[in-house]
Amino acid sequence: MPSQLARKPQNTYHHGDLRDALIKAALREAEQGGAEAISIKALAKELGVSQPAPYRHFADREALLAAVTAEAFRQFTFVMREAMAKPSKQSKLSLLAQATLDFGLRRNGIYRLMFASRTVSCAAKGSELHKAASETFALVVEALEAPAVGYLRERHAYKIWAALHGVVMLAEQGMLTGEAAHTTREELVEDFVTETKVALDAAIKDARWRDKAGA
Amino acid sequence: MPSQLARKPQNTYHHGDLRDALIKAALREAEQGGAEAISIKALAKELGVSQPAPYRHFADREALLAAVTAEAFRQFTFVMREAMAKPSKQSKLSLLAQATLDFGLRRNGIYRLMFASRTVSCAAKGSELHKAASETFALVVEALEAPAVGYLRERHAYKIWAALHGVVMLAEQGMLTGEAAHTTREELVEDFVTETKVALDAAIKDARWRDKAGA
DNA sequence: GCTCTAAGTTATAGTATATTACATTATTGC
DNA sequence: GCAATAATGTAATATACTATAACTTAGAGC
Repeated sequence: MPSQLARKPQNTYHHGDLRDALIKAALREAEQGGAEAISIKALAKELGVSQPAPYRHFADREALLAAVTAEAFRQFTFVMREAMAKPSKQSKLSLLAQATLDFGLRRNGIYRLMFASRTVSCAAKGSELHKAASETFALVVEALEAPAVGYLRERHAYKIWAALHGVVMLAEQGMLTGEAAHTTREELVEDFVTETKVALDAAIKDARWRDKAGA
Repeated sequence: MPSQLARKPQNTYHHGDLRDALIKAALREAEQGGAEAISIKALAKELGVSQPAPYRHFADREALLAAVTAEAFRQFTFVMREAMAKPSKQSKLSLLAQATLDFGLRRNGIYRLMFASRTVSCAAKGSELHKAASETFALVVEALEAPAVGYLRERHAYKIWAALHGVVMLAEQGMLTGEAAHTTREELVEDFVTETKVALDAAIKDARWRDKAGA
């Protein structure tokens, strides 16, 4: 038994790790219904504590949402990292892209929490949430597998990142399903992946050529 | 005086056009805070009617949100059409793209209502909301100013549409502001516009060439 | 003019957030 | 060890929002 379990209290007055349990349970709720599905009262009941108990750990609902969103980013980063690490014929970027699409659709409630709410933009710069979101983006940059030439890498990371979010959005809206689609989500995503790579390679070559010419 | 005003009742018992007033007022509220900012109770108070009065016009909150979102799509379509109609050196697609970015950031609450909530995906196929959303997309296809060759136009409309949404999303999250950005939103958008045009032109030429070769 | 219906009203139930005052356990300094 | 204190829980309560039920009013059609 790990030592952290040994310290778990047997009495029922103190939960032991209510803060963490709240985040986990809230994430489960949000999976389907998004932020709206998270109810402090319902969570308290589920975990067997009184309604005001959660307020010992979070100032208000917004604070809980921020913590849940941060955890969501960490899980998302983990899933992407796993997908990228898997040995495959496909490029890292392609694996990341398909993983993002999959996550965005399968766990859309959580995805919306991360990318379609104002929680992130309201987060302070040094906050836990801000850090978690930044790490996720860093992974996108990494997936490009390109050398750092000026800000070309970051710029193209923004582009593929934006494009992926857009595809998830449209797919979730039902614009890329049924007979009317004419294009699968996966095709769109692969298109963007290929274009991004071509454009970034070209931009880097161009920059180096100009560098030489200038020197 | 237009006749519609002449029929407006002087007494206070009947509002006159509560349904429409609710939608307009709700849209105003949503402008900043999104769907969460829409409260039936608050709207009723603002319009000087009792709390249950709105339920004479909308089955529940979801129904109101659907109507508001449909109206949002119509306004959005109108704004885009205006932007595209303006005589300019820029292409229609560029004008539409910049208008979308502007709308998405300036009226972000409404934008999220349209593209980042589950309201649309839950809408029935023949519904008012579904129709309004479809017309918006039709305008994107139109903005490409390209002949219909297979579904190439639609496919590229999806792509630019997805990309634009992604840029709005990232920008709203604060990823494209401040010193760390290295790339302005407008630059990203113009990149996507240019790439879309080039890719669509190429795809159409390619398709026609293949057509000739096959004939 | 009478009736029927659309669109209001008051009253009320149910659920959620959040605060206050109080209770219990855990920890820490001595 | 033990008292002071911090951390974490509870009960009671105020406030806000959704939604329904039963009743009321105004205007339209016959």
